[in-house]
Amino acid sequence: MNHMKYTEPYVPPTLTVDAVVFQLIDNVLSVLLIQRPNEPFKDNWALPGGYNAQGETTHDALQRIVLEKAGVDLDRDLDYLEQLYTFDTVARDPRGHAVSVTYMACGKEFNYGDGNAHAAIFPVDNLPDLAYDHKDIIAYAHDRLKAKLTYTNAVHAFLNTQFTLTELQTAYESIFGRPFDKRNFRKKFLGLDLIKETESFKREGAHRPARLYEFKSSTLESLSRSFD
Amino acid sequence: MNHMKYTEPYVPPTLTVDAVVFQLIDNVLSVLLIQRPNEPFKDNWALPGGYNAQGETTHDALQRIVLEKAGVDLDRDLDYLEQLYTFDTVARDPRGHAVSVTYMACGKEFNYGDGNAHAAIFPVDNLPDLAYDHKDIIAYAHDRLKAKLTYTNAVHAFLNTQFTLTELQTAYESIFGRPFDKRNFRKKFLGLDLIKETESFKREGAHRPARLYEFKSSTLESLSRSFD
DNA sequence: GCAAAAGTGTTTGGGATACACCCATGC
DNA sequence: GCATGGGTGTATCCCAAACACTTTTGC
Repeated sequence: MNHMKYTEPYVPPTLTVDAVVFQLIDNVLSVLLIQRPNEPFKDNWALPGGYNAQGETTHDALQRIVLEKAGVDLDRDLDYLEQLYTFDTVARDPRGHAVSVTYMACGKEFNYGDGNAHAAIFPVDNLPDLAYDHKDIIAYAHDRLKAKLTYTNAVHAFLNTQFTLTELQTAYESIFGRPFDKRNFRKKFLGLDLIKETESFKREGAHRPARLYEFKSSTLESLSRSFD
Repeated sequence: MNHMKYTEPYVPPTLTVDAVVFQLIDNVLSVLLIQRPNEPFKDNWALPGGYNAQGETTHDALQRIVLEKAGVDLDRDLDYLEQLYTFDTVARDPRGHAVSVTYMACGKEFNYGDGNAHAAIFPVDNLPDLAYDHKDIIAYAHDRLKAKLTYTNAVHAFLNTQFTLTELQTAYESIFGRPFDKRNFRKKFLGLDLIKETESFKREGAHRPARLYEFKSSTLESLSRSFD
């Protein structure tokens, strides 16, 4: 246990925010990273993140920093944002004690890396070496994402407005890293009353066209029955 | 959105920690509060909490502060500690921007309010007016606690080493605020393989003695099947 | 016609729910 | 013997899991 000295003036730790931004790329769950331009961990890959100033909420700081460092506009381009956990071990930043409030965000195709930002997207299962404890943070986010998909309609964030049932199933399979039975998956998901048929079909390739579906609601909802 | 001025020196927000400490008192879910000795919110009831200094983890700060302000030793007297959420709205503290990392802890009978601490325990359903956004924090903690009881063996924290099935069921009922069917509850809980019979009985009052049970493991575990 | 993905039903087992009576004790 | 809480079993329903063939299209 640590003893605070009341006789000294109060000095707070540095406060930072970090974002785990997920996207499906060719059905592979992937994470947005930046290459650090400065020490510490210069040239290493890291989550987009930075300092949270006084008077700024963590959400505002995140929005500002992710736009600046990775060229991604969280509010405009991403569909789902959730606070994850606050990492606070004293040694996690070699420059001194920094407490990081972490967030998870999910999106479909979005632009990134405008201008001079060194941003890239890596598959979750094939990450480069990462700065700080960012590998742990991504693992934590991935677990939380799986949990969210089992009891909410959060997949919505990964799909186009209209999508086929195969695309939906593939999204689940990519995120969970395991296959689902096609008939059972469809029966269960349709039974949840979250999506509705459209009159459109997706035609591509030499095979039967696939019916397109839409979510009935685009806001986050909890499911009556959970998924696994 | 907030624009950070890079030309000015970086000033972090104040960092605080707050604890929601739960206990069952006569089968009523209750929470530990202190009466604030100073402004702001002087004499109001509030969660035990305080400043987190540089070089101190939030866990260490919480341990120190809860002992000091409420006379409760988290590490020694409480069974379960979990980080909840980080509250960061700029206006939550009238003195200036303070970001609070909140925790939930659970225990059985513990001592509190040693010395000059103005601590007391209030039923969750009958709280006094609370300082800051502490009412929201308690509501958040209560929701999380219910979720935890459905998929982990966290009830453990509220019970004596040996307990009757009725005590176990009553704990669930108190926390969820609704009754459970006695036969189904027993069937389900025994089927989870978390607890074992002892050879002891609890005898009290003019009725059949109740068999005492123990948890097989005292560490937190996830359940194979969930509870509701 | 053939390759490729879309689409579709049934059976089986297990857990969830609903429900009512006997048991052991103290007084 | 009676009041009090402890303890027990069965029937029904619904969901989960396993499993294979037909349909529609482009070429």
